[in-house]
Amino acid sequence: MPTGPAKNGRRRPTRTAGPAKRQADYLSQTRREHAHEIAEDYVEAIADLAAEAGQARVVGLARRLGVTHVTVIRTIARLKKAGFVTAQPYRGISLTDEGCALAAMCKNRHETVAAFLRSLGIPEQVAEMDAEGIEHHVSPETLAAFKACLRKPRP
Amino acid sequence: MPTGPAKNGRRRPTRTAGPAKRQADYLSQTRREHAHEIAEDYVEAIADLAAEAGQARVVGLARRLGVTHVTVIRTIARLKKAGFVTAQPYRGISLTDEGCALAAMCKNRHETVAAFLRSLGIPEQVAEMDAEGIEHHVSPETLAAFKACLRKPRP
DNA sequence: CATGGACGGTAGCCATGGCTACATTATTGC
DNA sequence: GCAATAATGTAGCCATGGCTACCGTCCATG
Ligand SMILES: [Mn+2]
Ligand SMILES: [Mn+2]
Ligand SMILES: [Mn+2]
Ligand SMILES: [Mn+2]
Repeated sequence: MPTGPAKNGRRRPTRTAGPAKRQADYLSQTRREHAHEIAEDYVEAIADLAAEAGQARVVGLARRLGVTHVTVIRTIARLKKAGFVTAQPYRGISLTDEGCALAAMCKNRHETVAAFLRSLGIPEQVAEMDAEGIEHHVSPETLAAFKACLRKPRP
Repeated sequence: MPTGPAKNGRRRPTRTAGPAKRQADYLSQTRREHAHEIAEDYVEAIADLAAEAGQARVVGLARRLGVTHVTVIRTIARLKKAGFVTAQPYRGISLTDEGCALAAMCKNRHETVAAFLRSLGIPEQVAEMDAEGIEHHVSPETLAAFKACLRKPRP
């Protein structure tokens, strides 16, 4: 029932401007992180496949990412434009230096997050699942804190 | 240089099928979580505004979420269809019972994640920032582990 | 009680990231 | 060598979630 025409003369002058603005910044930042998320998961998968099979190819990526090959092809085109990968039609996909660096960072961060969760007693599979989403929203500060916790485990 | 026609006869028979499938499942699940993410942030914001100002209105949500009022209106339409809110044109936005329950869950989870990060020594603002993204990817198991850590802090 | 300015809504644009259906190219097994 | 098959690519659909530009409502205040 709190719905209806604005009661009480002059709706509050939005004195919530401060906190609201801060929250808006946080959410905007999270949205920016999401835009990066796909790139991160792709370069990580490409690096893995290159290590495992010598070469990353479209179907391999599709299988590993749980999407169709069409989605992979279109995403690769964007990653190419963004400078993370190189690829020619009907050839394998390779990481640029930038892509390689990103993959290394992501791999390290992913493993740290997963290890940290496991250290809290989370079962392997659940930790891996959560890490897949959490990793993209972990700041350097938080990552450092996770690493610190892993170095000195509690008794 | 690992690019070129598939070398070595018969490309590996994709014996990576097991692990790849598992990874694909994790990533698919993360994508599903993302689809829910907006709904979660919206109902949380609506509950906050209702508590603060007596009523959640479009501009208030827009300011708090860091998007334009147009985006809010369209998203609210989807949330309405999904059964989380009720709203009539030019009136405030209210949560359904389901939306209210979701908001309560999200608020609790958000606060737990933020408090956990702060307990690791992460500065207030950074913790709040990270929590805004992490919260949506925390399983019940992990949430419980965070709460357990908060109950018995280390010396 | 009229109206200006804040609020709410519509139209239509764009990018992203899914998909199916169909076409083309490479590789391989015969 | 060649046909079958697997891999890759294209066309075109949809939903989501942003946006600007413009138009309609409402109500607090003069
Ligand atoms: Mn991930
Ligand atoms: Mn959030
Ligand atoms: Mn939140
Ligand atoms: Mn996310």
